[in-house]
Amino acid sequence: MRQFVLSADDEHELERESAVLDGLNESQRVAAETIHGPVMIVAGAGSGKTRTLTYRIAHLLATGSARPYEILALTFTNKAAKEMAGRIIDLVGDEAARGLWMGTFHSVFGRILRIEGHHLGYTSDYTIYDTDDTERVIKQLIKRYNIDDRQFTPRAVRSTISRAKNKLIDPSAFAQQTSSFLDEKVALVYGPYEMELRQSNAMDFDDLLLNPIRLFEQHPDVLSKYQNRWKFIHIDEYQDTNRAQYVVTRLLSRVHGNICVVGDDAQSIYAFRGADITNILNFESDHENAKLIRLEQNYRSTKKILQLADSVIKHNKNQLEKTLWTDNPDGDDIVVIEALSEKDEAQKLERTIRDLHLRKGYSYGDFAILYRTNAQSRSLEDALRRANIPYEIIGGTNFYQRKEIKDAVAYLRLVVNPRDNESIRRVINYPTRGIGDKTVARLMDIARSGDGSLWTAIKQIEQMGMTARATKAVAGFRDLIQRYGSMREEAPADELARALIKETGILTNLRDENTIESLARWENVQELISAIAEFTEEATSNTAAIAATGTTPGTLGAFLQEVSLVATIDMADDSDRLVKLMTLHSSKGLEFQVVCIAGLEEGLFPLQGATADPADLEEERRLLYVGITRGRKHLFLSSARSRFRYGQVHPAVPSRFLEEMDASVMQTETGRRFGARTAYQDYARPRYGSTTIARSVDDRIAGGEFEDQVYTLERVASDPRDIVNGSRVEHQLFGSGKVIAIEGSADQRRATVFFKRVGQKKLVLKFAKLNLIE
DNA sequence: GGGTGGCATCTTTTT
DNA sequence: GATGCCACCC
Repeated sequence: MRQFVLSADDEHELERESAVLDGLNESQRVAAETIHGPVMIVAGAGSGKTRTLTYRIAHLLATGSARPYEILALTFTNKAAKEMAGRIIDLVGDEAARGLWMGTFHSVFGRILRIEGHHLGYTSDYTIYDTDDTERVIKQLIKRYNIDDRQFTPRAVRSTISRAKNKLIDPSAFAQQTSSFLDEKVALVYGPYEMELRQSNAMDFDDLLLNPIRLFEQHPDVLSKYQNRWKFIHIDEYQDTNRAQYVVTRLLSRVHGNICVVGDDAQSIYAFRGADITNILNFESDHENAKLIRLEQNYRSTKKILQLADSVIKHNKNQLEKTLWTDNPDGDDIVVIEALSEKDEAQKLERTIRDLHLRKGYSYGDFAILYRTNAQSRSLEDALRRANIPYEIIGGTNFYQRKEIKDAVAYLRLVVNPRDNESIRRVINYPTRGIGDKTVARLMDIARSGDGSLWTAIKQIEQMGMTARATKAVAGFRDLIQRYGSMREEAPADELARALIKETGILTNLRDENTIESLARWENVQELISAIAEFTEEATSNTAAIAATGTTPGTLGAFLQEVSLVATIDMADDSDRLVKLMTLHSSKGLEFQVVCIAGLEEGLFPLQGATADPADLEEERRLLYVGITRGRKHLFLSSARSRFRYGQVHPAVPSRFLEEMDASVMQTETGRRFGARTAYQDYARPRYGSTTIARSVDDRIAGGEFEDQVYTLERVASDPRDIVNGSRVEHQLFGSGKVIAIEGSADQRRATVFFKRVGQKKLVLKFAKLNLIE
């Protein structure tokens, strides 16, 4: 794709690739070929960790040391699992890999619970409650137990409960060891919360790990079944596993001890979610005969990037000893960009990206902009859109977290599992059908005095002595759910979903509202229906050799459980033409030619409140380390002097992390040596009048400098390939509009566009000459 | 019971 | 700046 003469950099690139293709280095080979006993691979960033794990699994299969169904591989994201699965198939072939289980902890154990959950009193169609559902349940309980308090927010309670669950502390144990005001209050709702989930035949994310432990402890026969089945257990990103994950994999590997974990303690960034770094620190003392292998050669980054990363991480006290080195060239200096505001910052980054794209021929997909909080994406997006640069946001609000989708999904969940109290509360009166707060409150009272299930009360609403009007309304809701529930066995999932959603009136409701937003929501619900159709189709024709995501046959129940566990990062296709925007957390495990880290300011990165406790600050630092080491060739660090937050402009000060960095590999955007003092002076007297590379791009384009190159910024018509779902576009005749769907590919690629003036149109992109607008 | 408008709160990070 | 919550009116 590159249209440019190879530079010295590119030559090295080719070398790197072929080195990787040729196979593994000595340490990696040892790691991959030590198949028996506990193995821990402690590896630095960019050293080919996952690759080593992949090779190890392929090696097991290729040498006949293990049958595919004897191997379990646990990854951090579904995307990682899919990628690993793909490479294994490339190495050993489709047939030899069939039956291998590979996926995230949650999807793999979620699947086991579908099969074995009945031992614990769950049906196989149990519902998975995500964070949002969980917080709604907790909010109810806070109200019910009348323990409302300023700082006692559903979110705080949820995360306290979640942390307790991750540490395997049950409600009664928790009640006995409360140490703070918050803990005491949490103790009051923790028990009822667990009850509520049980009664709803529902599990939260933590239960997906805890219930297997309960299952294995209470049913030794089930445990030994899985112990015998999986003779080789692999865990990627081990530094981010929590107590529960440790216990469950320990149980599974206890008999044979063939457990191989890969991780980098310097990249542990999920302590807030219960990740327990002692898992990796204690692996050796924990497993007898454990073999420790260090991978210290970095294949990814330039020397300067690595040096910078090292200068950051060495400020942390707690870490395993290892020294990263690389054969890669020095590379360019790390550039520190100083901006006036978040808008200015976004514009400077956008220009930087455009500049490198034009000068060095990097594709837009080679760039990533990383930030600490999702809220920062907004200004960056604005700038990229204005500059016509195609981009994609990874993470943020997931499709399945949108309100309209959650509403529709709640109905589907109820058809599968009517005991799901939270879904009942969510949609019993949406769209409005005359069941008000009073009626719902009465139903909840009745439920509580009975078996705790709203559905039990609703099922016999006629006997509950409610007013005729309320009884009729509730009966209507009940009949709807029951009717579809009884059709569930025969009707295909997608048709059932389509008919049900239509009958609920969600779609007409959205269409009648007739605003741009409501029509977009309408479109989203349609998209949900197509997703279900796709899922059922895939499942019936599924010949995939590897159960990458623990896929179960295409039932509605399976669909619902699966979508609760997908992150947007999993869905991101390898669109190499889009600049990627994501949080530093989401960037874990990925790499890019050019990385920009935005918002390096005190209070933002490190975040306010993460500076008081040294342990929190160290985690922030590791997060920065992760970000830096995503970069292969170029790294840009930016900060703004003021930032718009909470609806107000706040002055900002550069991050302390900038001062910790090795200034000998850094320069300012004006090409001066970087140092704390330099930075300060630049802040005091911003030098926007001076010639900066980034700033001059527009002038150089205007001067025709890039005319002979393939990239043009002509505004006649945008490259159809840049038009994606959600793009704002302009048509010569129809005016401006928004792309609400894309179908087909290549010359057949068609976009459904909603135009402000003329409404919806379907256009073949090749001919439509659509122009992307901001 | 349903709908609307004003006000407070909010931003970590996610399977 | 957006979302959610409450109070008030129909």
